[in-house]
Amino acid sequence: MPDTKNFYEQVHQIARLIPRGRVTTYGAIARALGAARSSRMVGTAMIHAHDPRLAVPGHRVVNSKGLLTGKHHFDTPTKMQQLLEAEGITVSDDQV
DNA sequence: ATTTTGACGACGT
DNA sequence: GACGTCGCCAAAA
Repeated sequence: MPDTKNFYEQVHQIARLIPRGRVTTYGAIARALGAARSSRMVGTAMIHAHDPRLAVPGHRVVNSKGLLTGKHHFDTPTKMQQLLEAEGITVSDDQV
């Protein structure tokens, strides 16, 4: 029986599997968990991703439009874009 | 325990 | 394609 706590672990797990130089969407992760209707929860769970043990590359996770919606949750709003560009991802106007 | 909010997505207009 | 609205479910207040 999947506890709500497991939900984070699942989200963090999937997010961690994102290969370098590639970005994914919240909806994609939500579907991978079988919770296609809780796309928002994926993002909310990412806020919990601050845990260094999880080492979740949240900067590789964007919304369906490819917009860096969660950049404000980072240490600095520009950190996310910088990290993405550092991986070879071209970001313009907060869009990949 | 209840209400509000929110790293979103899908649909309608 | 831009804009508005609803739904979904968990976390924070």
